[in-house]
Amino acid sequence: MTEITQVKHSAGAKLDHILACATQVFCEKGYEGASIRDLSRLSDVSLSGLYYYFESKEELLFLIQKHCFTTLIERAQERLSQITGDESKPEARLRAFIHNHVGYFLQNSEAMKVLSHESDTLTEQYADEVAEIKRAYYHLCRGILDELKQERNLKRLDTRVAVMGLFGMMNWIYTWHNADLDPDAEQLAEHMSEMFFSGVLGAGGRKKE
Amino acid sequence: MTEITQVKHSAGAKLDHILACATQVFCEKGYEGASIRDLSRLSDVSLSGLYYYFESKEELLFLIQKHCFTTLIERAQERLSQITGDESKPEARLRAFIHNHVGYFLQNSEAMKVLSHESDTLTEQYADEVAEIKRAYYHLCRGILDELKQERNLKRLDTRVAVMGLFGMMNWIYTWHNADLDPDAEQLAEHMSEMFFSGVLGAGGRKKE
DNA sequence: GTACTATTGGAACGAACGTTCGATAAGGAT
DNA sequence: ATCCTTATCGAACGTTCGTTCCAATAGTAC
Repeated sequence: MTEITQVKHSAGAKLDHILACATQVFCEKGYEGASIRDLSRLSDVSLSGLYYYFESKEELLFLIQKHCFTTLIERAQERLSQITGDESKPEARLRAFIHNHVGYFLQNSEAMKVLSHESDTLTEQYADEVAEIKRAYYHLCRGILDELKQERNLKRLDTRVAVMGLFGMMNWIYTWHNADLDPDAEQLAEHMSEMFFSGVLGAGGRKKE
Repeated sequence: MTEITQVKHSAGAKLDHILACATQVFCEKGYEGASIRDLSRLSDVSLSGLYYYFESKEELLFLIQKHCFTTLIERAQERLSQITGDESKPEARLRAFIHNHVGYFLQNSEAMKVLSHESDTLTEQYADEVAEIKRAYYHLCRGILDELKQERNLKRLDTRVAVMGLFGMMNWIYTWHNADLDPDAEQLAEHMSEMFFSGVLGAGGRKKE
């Protein structure tokens, strides 16, 4: 609830530019490995000039993570709210959730790598605030899966393990996906959805069962 | 093929102690975030004394990763070689592979976190040597899955995506698993095997189909 | 013009970093 | 007793780190 950030002049284009550069630097060298001087070089803003736009290196990471995560969850909610009628069944909603996650992931791969790889870097209030968003996102997914479990009477399904397994599949993408060789976002999301729902043994020839 | 490492006096118990401490420090603070001084404090070896046992911080990470990965792959091969006769079918071998990975992962969680989280940290020859082991491990898994695909005629299965998805599920464990609350290694491996083969929709009441 | 605020950067701060140097023991072999 | 090797550490080196200070600019309002 408490807002940590107090951005000088809302919607500053230069702050956006700095955040974009910081995302790239953190992505390439990791948060600890990246220096403010790297960011200064890439963004063409002097070392001290940068500090006009943020208060510390940690706030920079926080701003990136918060914006990225907030956007991700907003899109997910929007997309889920568009599903109506017969299609509102848990399976369809979960498929939409997966497509949204994978799509956003590949579209913003640098930021999502920073999100995934530096998920334990922030401290204190920064960590708390991001953890809260993350928890909401987790519960959004788990809630749908719980519905699916009830609807299909999946007695042996541990929904916590399943959700974490799904997140693992999706969040691991940044370590191996090659845009030139591997499937695009839509196909990849399709693959992962099939794997998640029916496993590899369900990958025969029939369209649906 | 070329050996990079030249350890002073093979099988030194003190080096093992240092490596164990380094694993803990890298696990807690990340490779870049951890300092040799942290390691000196934890291991009770003076700052300069440490350098009698290794040549650089990077070599330290390399030694940890190499030992950890080599052990993992050796155990996998050993376990797979014990499967004989009717049980040597791809599914049984893949289940053994998963159980080995998850079991080793939870048994050596600190080292495996360092392996997963710092998978892109090493440079030059260090990176090459670890990448080679990693590739062998990947191909070991993918080979089995390719056999399974052929045996079951799984036309639509992209085995690369499936293997990466499986690794994602398993390697993500370190970010969420709580030894006090979550399933133990055996149960977790069972869950993940079921998810991988049959997906969440296969988690009904029947024992097998 | 002057006054004020928003922005910028060169230079420097103290702290921490990875690594090295030189001295000092301890132990066995000659 | 001497010499060599193995093992150990305190002190320091040079560099880089995140951050701050302070003077300087640019733009707007009067």
